[in-house]
Amino acid sequence: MKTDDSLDSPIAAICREKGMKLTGQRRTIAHVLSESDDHPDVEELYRRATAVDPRISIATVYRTVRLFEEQGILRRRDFGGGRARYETTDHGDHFHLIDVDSGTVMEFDDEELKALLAGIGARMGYEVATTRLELYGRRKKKKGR
Amino acid sequence: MKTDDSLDSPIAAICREKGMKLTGQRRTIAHVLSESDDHPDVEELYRRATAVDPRISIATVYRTVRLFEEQGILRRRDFGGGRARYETTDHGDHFHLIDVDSGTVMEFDDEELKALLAGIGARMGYEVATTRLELYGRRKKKKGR
DNA sequence: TAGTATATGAGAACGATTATCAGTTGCAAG
DNA sequence: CTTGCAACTGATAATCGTTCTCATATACTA
Ligand SMILES: [Zn+2]
Ligand SMILES: [Zn+2]
Ligand SMILES: [Zn+2]
Ligand SMILES: [Zn+2]
Repeated sequence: MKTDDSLDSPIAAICREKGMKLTGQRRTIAHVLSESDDHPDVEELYRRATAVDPRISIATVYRTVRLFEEQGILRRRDFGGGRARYETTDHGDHFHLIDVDSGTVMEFDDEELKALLAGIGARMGYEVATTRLELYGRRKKKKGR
Repeated sequence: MKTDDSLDSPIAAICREKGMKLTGQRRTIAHVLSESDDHPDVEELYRRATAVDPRISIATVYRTVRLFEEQGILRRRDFGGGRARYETTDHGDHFHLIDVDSGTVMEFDDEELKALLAGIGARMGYEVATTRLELYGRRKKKKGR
């Protein structure tokens, strides 16, 4: 496998730091992930990766996203529809609002919300470890005047 | 199929009102659901139903929960783990807190939380139709004193 | 009680994901 | 630079929850 330096990426650097073997396929998938700012599923990642290098099988994409998730590089999301979606963890902690008509996924964050959720958990005697929160809605019509 | 009146239930009554054919299997599943106050998956419902009447196949349980969901009798939940969980809609609108150690599912509700979520959606230009919210946490140790 | 539309049981089919395994490759040591 | 081997990959089978198929059975109406 030729080594194409143009495929280097922040995620590839993390792989090296962690001592993970950096194969051509892994470098390409890391590159694709590094320049993605959305929430692709495995099929979509497969499409983007094979567009760069067709010598990648879907099995390897599945293996790689699992590996990257275990290594804390990727976060797995489930917005319904039966397929896992992925985003890099460096996007930070946030929630999602999904437009039910278009499927568009938007991100938001809110400190008051986080505090409220932690407080509810605490009141029930729990330390909240993970929150899964998605809002599904439709675009509001402009209010007439 | 013999008609066992002891299996009548509020959900069976709803079926009758809606003009749905009330088969023996459906009556049994409705009975089991009416007296369940947890979040069983299809396997568990199948166990509970066949304990009452073994002449029920898992296919019919799948069909029935789907039908009941379409009819607004059941609400489908997904707490991870890959299998759908069900609860009757008459439990009302609420959220869930899952004990990650035991798997126990607890329910909670909070008006301030609902208002905050609706406000966040509105600020983003959306009318929130559905909210999916689950807290995953571990029991807090009692604070020493 | 008979007729018909609908439901059921058993198992095949499905779709996303994981496992298997023979062949390939990154990488480190010589 | 070669070599050696553990780790990786591609192709495809297996898995798992769920839905579909179809021949048979049943509830409800008249
Ligand atoms: Zn690119
Ligand atoms: Zn996101
Ligand atoms: Zn009972
Ligand atoms: Zn509930």
